[in-house]
Amino acid sequence: MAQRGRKKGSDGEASRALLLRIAADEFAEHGYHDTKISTIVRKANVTQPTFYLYFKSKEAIFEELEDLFRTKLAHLTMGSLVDEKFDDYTAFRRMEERLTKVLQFFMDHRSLARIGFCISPSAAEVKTQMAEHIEAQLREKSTAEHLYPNVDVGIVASGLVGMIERLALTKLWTGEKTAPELANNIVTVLLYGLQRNTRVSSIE
Amino acid sequence: MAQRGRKKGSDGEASRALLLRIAADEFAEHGYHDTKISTIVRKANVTQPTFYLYFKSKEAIFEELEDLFRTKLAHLTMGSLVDEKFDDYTAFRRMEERLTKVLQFFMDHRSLARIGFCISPSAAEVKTQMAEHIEAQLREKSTAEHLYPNVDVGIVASGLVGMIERLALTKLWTGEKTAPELANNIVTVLLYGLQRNTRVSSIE
Amino acid sequence: MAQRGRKKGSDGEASRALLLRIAADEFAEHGYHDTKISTIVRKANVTQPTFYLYFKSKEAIFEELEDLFRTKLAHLTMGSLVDEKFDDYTAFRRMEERLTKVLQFFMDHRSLARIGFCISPSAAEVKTQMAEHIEAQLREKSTAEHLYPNVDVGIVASGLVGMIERLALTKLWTGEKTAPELANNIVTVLLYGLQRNTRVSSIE
Amino acid sequence: MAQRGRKKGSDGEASRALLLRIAADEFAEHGYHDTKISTIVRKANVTQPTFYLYFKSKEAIFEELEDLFRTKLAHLTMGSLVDEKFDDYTAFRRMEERLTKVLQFFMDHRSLARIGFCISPSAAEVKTQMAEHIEAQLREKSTAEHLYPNVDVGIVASGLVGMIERLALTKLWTGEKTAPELANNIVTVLLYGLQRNTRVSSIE
DNA sequence: TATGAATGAGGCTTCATTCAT
DNA sequence: GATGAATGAAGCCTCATTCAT
Repeated sequence: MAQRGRKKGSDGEASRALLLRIAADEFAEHGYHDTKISTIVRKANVTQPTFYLYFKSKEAIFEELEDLFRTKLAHLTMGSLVDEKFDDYTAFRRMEERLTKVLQFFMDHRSLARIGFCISPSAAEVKTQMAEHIEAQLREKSTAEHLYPNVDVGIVASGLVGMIERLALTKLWTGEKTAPELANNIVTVLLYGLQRNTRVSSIE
Repeated sequence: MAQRGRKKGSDGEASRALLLRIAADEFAEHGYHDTKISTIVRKANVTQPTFYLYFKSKEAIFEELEDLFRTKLAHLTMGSLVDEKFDDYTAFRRMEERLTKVLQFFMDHRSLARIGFCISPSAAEVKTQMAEHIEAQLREKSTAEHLYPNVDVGIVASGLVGMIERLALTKLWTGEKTAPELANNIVTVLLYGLQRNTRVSSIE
Repeated sequence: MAQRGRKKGSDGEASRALLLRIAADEFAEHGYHDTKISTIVRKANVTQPTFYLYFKSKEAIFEELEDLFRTKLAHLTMGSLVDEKFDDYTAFRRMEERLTKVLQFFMDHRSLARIGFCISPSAAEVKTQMAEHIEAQLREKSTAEHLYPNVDVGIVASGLVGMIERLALTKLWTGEKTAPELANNIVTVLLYGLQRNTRVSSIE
Repeated sequence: MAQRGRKKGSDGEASRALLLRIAADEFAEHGYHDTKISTIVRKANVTQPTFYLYFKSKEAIFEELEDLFRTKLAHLTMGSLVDEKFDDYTAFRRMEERLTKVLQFFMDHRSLARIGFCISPSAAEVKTQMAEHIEAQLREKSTAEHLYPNVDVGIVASGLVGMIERLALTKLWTGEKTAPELANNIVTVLLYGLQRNTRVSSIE
């Protein structure tokens, strides 16, 4: 209401949103350099000056998309943290849930995710933070005491982020697998490893 | 003398090699678009036409670097296959060895690896092939019968490739970890999972 | 108002036309290779990117000029064919008329004609077609039965095209002769030859 | 003897001649601008500096070829003038002979002729001179008094040059007609015109 | 006589961006 | 809010030509 209640209706807000959406798709598909402003505006049926009415520059709109991704992702994480009531769940189940959420979010915001998680230079930082997040969780006392000691948690965390990215790219966005399937597989491997019969009764 | 019996030589071969090396570093650091021929030649202390004496175009030199990476990587893999005598080794140990080799190769040819494995559009294909390779190995009868049945081998293989990429980026090329360390950690997790006490005596 | 009902107009159409006209003159005078885009735009008082606003490339504008020439020439020929009512005229008189028209057209569109008839690689084809056209006319029954049998009509037709080109170059475009004068002379020679007393009264 | 009697025999003279011949063919086929020194030397199996050992520049070798053409053509014409004993021949028969010689010369020195008569900027001058030559002959008293007075001799001469060029291009160099055939046809038309039986009472 | 290696000069083209309306 | 027209800046590439051997 407050947000959208603009004066009339020649509707600059709509143009802006349209440009943003198209730009997201273009950046996601072609990368930063191979995305041309001229293409974006053509697909949006507006002219180039109109673009600059809403965005300061090509870089600016790209950054806006990065920020959008980061913001949404942050909300997601925060949301997760609130759910922290499930204490009866093991840490790994919680992780599976979070992973599902993240992957579902990637699925629901494909272009944004490709930009903010794969394409953008700032993706490096995002992924680093995500790895740190995961690492921190794995180090949490309640979790850590159950961990096999011979693995470097930092390596696992970072590797997990790599798995997420690659699986999004090759299994999720191709439609081959769903977010829950992927999350479950990832967590299962992380928990038990691949080797059959190695575990006895298991916790679970 | 040893090389090619040239008389003396202001040595074009050297210029070419120099350009190739500098280009590799530039592409690796800045990506394709932000790498300028003008920068490459300036760093090589030659003029632009000299560049075109040895390479047909910017795209051509990039492709040459891609190919170089692919060729070296292929040699590596082939070399590995020869070692296949170690039958007493479990498949996972062999995998650890291979992983070590690959990561060590990434370490020894950092720029090339960044180009061929991360930056280039063809990297997608390289990674897909690598994943297929891994998947095939995991499916090999001798290996497969030991596998925990609840995981999708395709997902694991693809995820593993993602881990490799990310760990190269964040741990290997930063100097934080060595190739054997990473390989060992990866394989260990894959084998046993993270959870302590889940395994009893274990195989090896 | 008359043109296209534009509001006002710094008028891109005009810029385009200007560039096209200047390009025609430049190509006509200096040929394809010695015509530089930089010269064209300087003479048109615009910058180089403006050129590319209206034409895809140097080659493209050249081809546009070629096409323009061919189109106009085709119209001319078609127009002539419509006039075919003059049955009382001898075929040679009709040919004189057509020749006059063609030469007048060359005169009115000097640069275009130089490009499309002399400079362009496609000029070869244009001239071949024109020769075939002429040859066909000479072979038309009504005409052919009056022809002196010892000459190869193909040679005459091709030679006639050569005469047209050369006379345009040396007599028409220099202002030395007019289109009708040239046409009349050409046809007269073709009809009667140079030798006096070979014909008696003749029409003329 | 004097000409070719160079000191030894690593045979620079041969290289020079080879380059000249290849250059002639290249220029003839592709024109001045689309002929690259690099192509010439490659076809001659020498290096670029070798080229500059024998020719000052691209322009210089082109001019040398122009000159070669002009010189040979001049010899031809001079030779013709010597034959001027045939007084019993009509002027037209003498013209046919000369034409044959010129066309035969064009045939024997195809590349040279294409360069000197069609491609080179100086071809304009050559053709002008040839036209003046022809015009002068046509104006010679003995000839002129037989001429039909209604035609402009300048036009005829210039047109004839155009015929020669075009017929060389389309009939001679294609192998469709021989030099004598062409010469005979040209002169016949020029003499009698195309119209059958015109010399008698005239037809129409 | 001949060459491997290198370059000065200059052309074409593209893009993000802005001005004036 | 929107546009038609235009541009500054910069990159890629090619060619004839020369240096040092």
